[in-house]
Amino acid sequence: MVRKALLGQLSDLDIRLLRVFRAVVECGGMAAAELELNIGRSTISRHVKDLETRLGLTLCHRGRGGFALTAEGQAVYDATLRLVAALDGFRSDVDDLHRRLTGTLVLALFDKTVSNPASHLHDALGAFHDAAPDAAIEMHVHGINTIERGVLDNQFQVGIIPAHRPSSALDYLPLFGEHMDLYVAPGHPLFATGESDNDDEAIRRHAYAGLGYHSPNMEKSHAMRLRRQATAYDQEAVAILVRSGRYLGYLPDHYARAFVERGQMRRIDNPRFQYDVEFAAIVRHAPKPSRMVQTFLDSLVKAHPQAVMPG
Amino acid sequence: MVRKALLGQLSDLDIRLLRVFRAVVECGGMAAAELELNIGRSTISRHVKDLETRLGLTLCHRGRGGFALTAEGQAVYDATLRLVAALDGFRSDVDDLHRRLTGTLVLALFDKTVSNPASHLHDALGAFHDAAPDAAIEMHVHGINTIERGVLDNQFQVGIIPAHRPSSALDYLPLFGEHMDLYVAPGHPLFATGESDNDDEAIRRHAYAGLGYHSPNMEKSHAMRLRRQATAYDQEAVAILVRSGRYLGYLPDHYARAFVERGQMRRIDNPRFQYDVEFAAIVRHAPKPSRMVQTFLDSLVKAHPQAVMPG
DNA sequence: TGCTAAGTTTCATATTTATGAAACATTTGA
DNA sequence: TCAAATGTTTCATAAATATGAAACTTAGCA
Repeated sequence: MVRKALLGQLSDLDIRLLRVFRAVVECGGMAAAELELNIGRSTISRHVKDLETRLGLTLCHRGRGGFALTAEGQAVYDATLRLVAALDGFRSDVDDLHRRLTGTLVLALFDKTVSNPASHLHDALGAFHDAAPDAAIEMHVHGINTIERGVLDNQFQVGIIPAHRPSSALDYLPLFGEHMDLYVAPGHPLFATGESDNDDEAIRRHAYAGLGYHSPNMEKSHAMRLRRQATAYDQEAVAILVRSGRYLGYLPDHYARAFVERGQMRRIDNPRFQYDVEFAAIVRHAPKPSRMVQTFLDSLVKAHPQAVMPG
Repeated sequence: MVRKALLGQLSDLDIRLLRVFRAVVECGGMAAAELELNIGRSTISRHVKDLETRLGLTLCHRGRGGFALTAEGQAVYDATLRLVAALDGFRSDVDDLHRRLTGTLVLALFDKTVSNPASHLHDALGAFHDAAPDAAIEMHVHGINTIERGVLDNQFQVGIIPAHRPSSALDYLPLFGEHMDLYVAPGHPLFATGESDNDDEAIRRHAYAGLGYHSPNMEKSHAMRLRRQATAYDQEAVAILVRSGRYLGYLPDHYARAFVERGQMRRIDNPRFQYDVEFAAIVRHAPKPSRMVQTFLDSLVKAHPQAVMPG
């Protein structure tokens, strides 16, 4: 039976075709997929056609009239996502093997910490290098959720994030603090004068730009009932939104200082609207960190003597 | 970085190498894997070598001295099993799509039912064909566990098995009965005379050949405290064991009749040791069967009017 | 010590796959 | 109605992959 013979060939060679198909679906057509895949439309067309032949299914209707998945195409697309996830899982497993073998420290940290005077991360890395000169270091910058997920998934061995809602699957190591204040920029009604800084209701009246994921930023803005009208997923984006003169927003003092010195931002001097963040290193609770990772954690602690060890 | 470039290529082409590697591991070396893979040892050697190069890992030690996985090799082997399972899952999904699309009835049944006069399965299939002439039929014969698992996994749409321990994930449709008796063959001490058939202890004194998986056979033999000294996984194997003249064993009367008529077996005439089995069609509880499958189930019911519908 | 078994490496060949160019088909929108 | 956009098919070429044969290496066993 021809179908079975063709299906028998599936999986060793057709994954590339499946990846092409997935790109076509996600781009909504072959023309757009050309940019994504960086191969010609005729090649893409042939790959999708070949995949249809191999699977014995019509996956989509496409042409000048537009692109639409068939019901079978949708099912194959869904199955492809699961398969690609498994492939990524395999790759991740092998990556992890390598890290364990080659002694690579994989670190993910939150953005905009380099300018924080309380952060001695650079000292910790220096000490770690002295302790383990042969170890390689891989450093990533991501948002809080990505870092947490990545630590849990073994993509990162250590994460450094502003501590917020804790998870029992993670261990936290407090490191340094960060002071957060509300800022405004020229063009904002509150910029010109400081008289209303102490007027809580006046502050609440204005549009606020805040982070769109769970974080100390979100917690505080909810607590202070600030009216979020712009959502950002990066502090750089918050800074840009503040700079627009239409929003107030929280920024770390050390980060905002450069803007203040240039007259590009002004701090809202109201102690009720300020908050402090504690940055912590996170590792998976189980399995316990390797010796190399523990060496780095020790370096972190030594570099931040003021931090309070948790109970 | 070379490693990343190579790893980037992983998964579209290397799966065949991973399959080869898996076969080598499971065969305990390349020589034995030749038979399994049906390719030459030099090709196998090169594939494993290529895989090691691509992954940047030494997977095994092999040669005249023997075969042994490294720790990394074991991890890659484990990861490969997960990957292959995902590939099989994909294929299974596509297969299921096909069945839904082409109107294929996929049926799995227990062996040795064709000779049972109470079974009107052939009539049901005829009626089904009349009702759905374009539907294709795929028929499998397996043991009870395989059928149950296959129905749950969507490999089979309908299973027909002797009902035993029920599962809430399955719906049961009683169809027909089967009478089971103990049999012995020439050469067995109980074959020559029937006087001791009614002597329960005499029967228990003899070695018994029974099925090695949960089934009415296992339930009854446990209840009657028969001493199982040979384990089979198919009734044909039980028949062979009985024919050896060393064991008594349960067989369906309709199946054993041919042997009895040839003087090759004798029934143990003891009502306490007899039992009846009820065959039932099983389908997954959810999702509900398709119209085509329901059509077949209706045909089954019409073909077995004596069966009792469950409460 | 020498033979055998298991595995490695190189060479040559065949097959498969990928790709862009060019020409064509269909549908939509101006 | 015609041009443009999207996709299809064929051709020619290049690259990648798979394979067995042959020669070689290493280790174990008689």
